[in-house]
Amino acid sequence: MPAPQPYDQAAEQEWLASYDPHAYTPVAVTVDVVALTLRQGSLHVLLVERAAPPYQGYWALPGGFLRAGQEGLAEAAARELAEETGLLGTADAEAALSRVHLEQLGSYGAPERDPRMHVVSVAYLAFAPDLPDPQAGTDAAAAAWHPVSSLDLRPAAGQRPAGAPDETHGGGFDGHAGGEVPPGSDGTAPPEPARPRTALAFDHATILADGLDRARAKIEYSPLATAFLRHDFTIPELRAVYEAVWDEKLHPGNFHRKVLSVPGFVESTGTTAERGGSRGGPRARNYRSGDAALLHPALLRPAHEDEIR
Amino acid sequence: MPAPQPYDQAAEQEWLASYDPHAYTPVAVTVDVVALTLRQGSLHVLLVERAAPPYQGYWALPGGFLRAGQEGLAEAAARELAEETGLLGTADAEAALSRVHLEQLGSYGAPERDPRMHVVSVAYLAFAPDLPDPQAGTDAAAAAWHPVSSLDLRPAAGQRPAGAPDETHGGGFDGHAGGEVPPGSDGTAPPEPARPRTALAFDHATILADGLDRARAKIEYSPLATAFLRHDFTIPELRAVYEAVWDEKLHPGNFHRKVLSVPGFVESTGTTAERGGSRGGPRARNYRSGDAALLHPALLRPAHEDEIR
DNA sequence: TTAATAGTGTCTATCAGACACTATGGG
DNA sequence: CCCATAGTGTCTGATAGACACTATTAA
Repeated sequence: MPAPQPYDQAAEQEWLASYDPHAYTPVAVTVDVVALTLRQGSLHVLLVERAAPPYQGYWALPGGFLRAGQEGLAEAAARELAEETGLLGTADAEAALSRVHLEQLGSYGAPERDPRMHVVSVAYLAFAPDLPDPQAGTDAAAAAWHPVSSLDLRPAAGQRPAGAPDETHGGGFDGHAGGEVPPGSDGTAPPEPARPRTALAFDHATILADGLDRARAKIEYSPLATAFLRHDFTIPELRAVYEAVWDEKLHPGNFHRKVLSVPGFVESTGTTAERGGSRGGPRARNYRSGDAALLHPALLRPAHEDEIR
Repeated sequence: MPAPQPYDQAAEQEWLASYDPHAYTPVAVTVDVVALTLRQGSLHVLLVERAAPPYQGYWALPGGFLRAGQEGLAEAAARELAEETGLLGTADAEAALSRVHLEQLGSYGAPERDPRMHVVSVAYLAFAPDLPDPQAGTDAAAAAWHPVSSLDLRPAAGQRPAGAPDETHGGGFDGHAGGEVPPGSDGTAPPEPARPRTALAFDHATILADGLDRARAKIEYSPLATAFLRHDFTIPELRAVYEAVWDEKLHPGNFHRKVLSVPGFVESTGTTAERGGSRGGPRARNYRSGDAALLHPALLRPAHEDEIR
């Protein structure tokens, strides 16, 4: 096959011009991270408080500009995650970061999603074991883990006008928005006293909702639920991950048998947990993540008829 | 909730500067489309021949620059698909385009993926019914549907250097690259006379491979296989779609029963096809796409043990 | 007439989920 | 002691896939 032509500036100018003169209008590229972890048994997301306008004082996903010519998208996401949260420096924190799973979630590029200029944001999704409290980066007023249930996941007003929604169904298998029904209210529970939910900056509520959908689907087919746990874990701890992410109670006995029946999902360490359950019971056996990259058969979520169409 | 602050140029400068001075280095954003269709029973992808360096004379995915401030990502993808292929203008072609399914595939942003500058490409995946032969746009020497099996899906040399691969597993459930085993050779078939496969420009082989993986996974859980067919279709025609995309022979009887057992997948039109099979047989009944957005239960691919891990 | 094909019936192995049961250990 | 919990056994209904069979139509 012929070798690619070397760089030719004149040809580039001609090529660019032949496309569209507007190609020279600047577009900014940022990388945002939906970092999920489990704290006290519930799903939390890492947020930073914006120190400058627009959306000053709002909480937002950690992120920042792609360093042009210097890094790829996944590299930028890993850098932002480490940098914006202060989860860097100590050997302990770096070891924790090395266990974080990072995958691309999708890109968001509606022209009006940032009031200053057209910004295309490439979102990444991270699964992390329980991490220490973060330190705010230089550009953020604060950084903290927020319970997902405390956030308003409806698209912010003014975002995603009709006619220009970005398709981001990639990998998501249910069409529901994830934020339309607040986690914790499943229709049968008594109506909670309406506690105000925190609104997010830009279209980050939409990105977070997409990330949650992805996470819920991902742990069905991949062993990534173990990414929320430390090296050794018990089956009940793994079940707690599924219950937190899906917001569903699972049958302990059936879950146990199903996990062990999937080849390569977990492997026994031969040890047992130090203590039994919080309210008594036998000590559970310890397991570590197996070598399977995909679960077969999958651990499917309980079907809800109203989510099919 | 407080209203967003109005535009404030001074604050923006400060905000940008606080991130990183390199943020001002330009990054270009393009949108590329993996458009798949069925022709003569096999899967084809739309490609354009590059008229200018780099990769002059190579075939590439149709795409182009995002029009900053004017359009969202999905809009740009739809525009490129229409524009670069001449599939616009006639009422017939526009009707065909309106039936095309478009979804975001992923973004590719390794610094060296384009030799001229750092280009972040947002890839879209399109499923289309059999479309007419395309017309090349102004910037392409030619445009044509290529059989997927005639293409070299291995990453091009020099692309994706170790250490900076972009994670694009989103929605893909099998970890295999899709191009490592050429479609049509399943290990049992006799070795074909090695016909040279067409190499693609940039990292488009990787993008195409990811798109094929996504397509193969997507038709398991969604009724999108019908997007490859015209309004009315028969179950054997639908089966041909699955067989082409998965490159697997399926059991006609079991497939028929399974499709009809999934609520909302297809609904009967009451009519029957004009002709029987190409080599005889009864006339099949016609169906149209149902109202389900997700297939439950799913039409899972036949399991191959070697793809699990 | 022949052979390929549409569509249905039936059997079996597997799996998801419900339920029951025991054994263990914290409060 | 009490009771929540870990883990196992067993049953039932749904499903995937193999195979058999008929009815229909192009060549």
